[in-house]
Amino acid sequence: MTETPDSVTEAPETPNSEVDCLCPLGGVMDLLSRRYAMQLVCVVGAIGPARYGDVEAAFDGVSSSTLSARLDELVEAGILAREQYAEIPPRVEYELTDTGEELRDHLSPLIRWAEELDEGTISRTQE
Amino acid sequence: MTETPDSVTEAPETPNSEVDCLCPLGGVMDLLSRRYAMQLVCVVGAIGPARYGDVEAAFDGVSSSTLSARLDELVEAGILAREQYAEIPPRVEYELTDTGEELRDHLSPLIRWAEELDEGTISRTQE
DNA sequence: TTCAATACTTCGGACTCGACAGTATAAATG
DNA sequence: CATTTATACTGTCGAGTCCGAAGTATTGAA
Repeated sequence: MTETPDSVTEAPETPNSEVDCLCPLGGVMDLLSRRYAMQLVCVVGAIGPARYGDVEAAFDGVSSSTLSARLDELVEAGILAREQYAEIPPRVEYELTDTGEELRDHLSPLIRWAEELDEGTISRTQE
Repeated sequence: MTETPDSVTEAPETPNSEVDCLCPLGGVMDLLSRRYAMQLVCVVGAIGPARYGDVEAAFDGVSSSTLSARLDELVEAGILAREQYAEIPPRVEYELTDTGEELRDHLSPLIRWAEELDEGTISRTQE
């Protein structure tokens, strides 16, 4: 299985009965566990309707192939909406769906916390 | 660069000045973007002091090499604490550090939201 | 005619992951 | 005494994923 989220229909069926509130293995969490996925939701949410080039520039260092793949997956999952305009040169805009907005609301506190933690961590080679 | 979080010292230096609250690319978010990382924080938090075997059983399908790597990274990042007892057979217990607890607090709403979303998504093969 | 602009693909190689077998130790079992 | 059992991993190899760079398509501008 190549994990392309064509259909998000992988019920984990409670892998173990000892723990109840562990995270689902298939589905949205798997999507979000891929590189730049969470950041992408943040960026698109922050920019508003964001063009592909804007997103690429915001990241500064992501390969276009990976970015493209991530974008597709997020659209497929119903988190991002893609609107393409019939112009030359082409124009495509991404923005959060309602579901995407919800996700961003849940993601924001995590992001802010991570930023603060990273700032405080100067060098941690020694324990 | 192989991204091993030996030292979390990759300052992104504000990749783009147009967006301010986008997510950091290096650091904790990168660690959490790896497979099972977020789930691992949840599981260890739920079980309490968790032995390696408990964690492995809770996931039901993770390879031991990957699980081991993730565990090491999380320990290295100061999110998990590892305690090893000099017994035979060996016993090792993992639990969340204070930082790890904070992370779990920020992760929980996301997880719950994801679970609900996955439940509602029956089949989405058609757009 | 060539260049510019945009939103991606395609490609080869590097990196990461999964499955499975193996390691070390000592107590319990036969 | 030899074998099994239990735990927490590590090693290996093939498959899957990600990266950087170059290429594609289109049409107006120079």
